[in-house]
Amino acid sequence: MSDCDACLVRNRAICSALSADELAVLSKLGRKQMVQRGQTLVWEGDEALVVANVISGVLKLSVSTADGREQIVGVVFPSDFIGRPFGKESPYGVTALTEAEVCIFTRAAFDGFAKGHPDLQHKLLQRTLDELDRARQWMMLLGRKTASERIATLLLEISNRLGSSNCSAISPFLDEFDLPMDRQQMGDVLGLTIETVSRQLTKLKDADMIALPDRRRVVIKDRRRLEHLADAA
Amino acid sequence: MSDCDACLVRNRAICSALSADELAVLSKLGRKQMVQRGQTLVWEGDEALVVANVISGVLKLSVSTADGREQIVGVVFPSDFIGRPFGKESPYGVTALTEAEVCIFTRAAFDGFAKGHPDLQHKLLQRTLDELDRARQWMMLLGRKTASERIATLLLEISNRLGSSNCSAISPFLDEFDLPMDRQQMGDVLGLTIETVSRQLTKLKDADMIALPDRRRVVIKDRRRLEHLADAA
DNA sequence: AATCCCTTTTGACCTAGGTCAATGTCTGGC
DNA sequence: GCCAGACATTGACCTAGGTCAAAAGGGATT
Repeated sequence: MSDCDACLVRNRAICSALSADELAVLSKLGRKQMVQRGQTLVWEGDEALVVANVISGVLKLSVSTADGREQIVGVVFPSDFIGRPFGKESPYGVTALTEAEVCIFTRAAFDGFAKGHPDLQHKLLQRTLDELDRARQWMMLLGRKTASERIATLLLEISNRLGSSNCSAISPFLDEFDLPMDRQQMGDVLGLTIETVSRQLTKLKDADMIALPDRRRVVIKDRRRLEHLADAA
Repeated sequence: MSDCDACLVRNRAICSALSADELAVLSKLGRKQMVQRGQTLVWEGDEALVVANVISGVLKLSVSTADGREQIVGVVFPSDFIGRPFGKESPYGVTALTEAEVCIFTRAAFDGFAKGHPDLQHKLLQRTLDELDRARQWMMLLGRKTASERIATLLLEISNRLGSSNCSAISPFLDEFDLPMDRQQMGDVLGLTIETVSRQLTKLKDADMIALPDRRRVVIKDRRRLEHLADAA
């Protein structure tokens, strides 16, 4: 791999646990790779042969049933880690929602390296614990929130994740952004149909909480009210 | 703490990463504690001051909204680990579903010990990754499965978890067991109401897939068919 | 064995969100 | 600038599961 020093996520990805020397070793094991929108990096049920860091772009983790229902079980942003180190097949597929750049390793090589680097494993543990907390918050959303609460939560979550993954942003919150997914995919994250997503978005627009200048763009016009709705009060 | 050697979960809990000497040190930091059914060990939103191993019994992890909706985001069985090591407040409460025995540590003491024991952190990482996979499977259930599919999945999951946490069982599957929760709590795990849980259970009974000798007891009479239903085919 | 209390089941009805079917509206290719 | 095809919105209707209310068990206590 070329140049970790210049890496956009050097200080936020798990690599931040490593010294320059260690990083030099790890970088020889992996390579940078572009992933086109819609391209699948890992298939659901396949043996998990690779792990990766996300450098840019957004990817989905998704599960589907025999009869074609799909649920997106995670959305991965720059500096996030992808994959299932230490054995097992991947219980979900990984697919790019936008064009993305990842820093990819074979699982075998990564596992071997991680074995000798407790600091890396520690970072990975913290990241996995955070991811688990996020998954559990989402279980509350899927189990108990109404459609409009779900939409409000998703918009705020994306705003926050994009805001904190994009270092250039000075403000902690991003009040205007492009959705990294289409309406169907929003439905797949939220456990709703595309029609319900669309209807609820127009409701939020009519209530002046958001504006929708075009298909992808969202402007948060009243964050306070949106947060109140999302928190299911 | 008294006697780790005699501990029922010695070989399955994260402690299995430790040598006898290390274990002796760790055991001085913690203590065994009984938890009564309904007793809360950690409150949602409180600073996470303790972590613990479950020795016996079953506990729930739950989140609730301002207006009182509750979602159970995890169910914890013997040998499982409870808590959020390395900082942060607990985003969920921990409450005993049955009388339980836990081996409890202050987070500060545990964190300090873990820092010097990479093998322990490795075990914890694997456990957390497994837990994350389970949480994601549950997101699929909550987002996309029907009521009867959810019930079938829950019964099988409990059967498997109880089966593998109970060493005495020779068979890999447990076809008869006591539910560690009441109907309301089943609803809270599944994102359903108590009435729907009850109705779907009687449907499964009428279809001869299960029997319900009393409130708590479940007999799986046709595992094949139940699995087929659970897999949402 | 009668009483109380709590959990569960059952029934009747309602509604949020799903389904099906048009109708609009971007976007990229020519 | 026009067209094709994909995406998004809107409308009309339907249904799985929620809500509300009543009845039926099941344990404990007397």
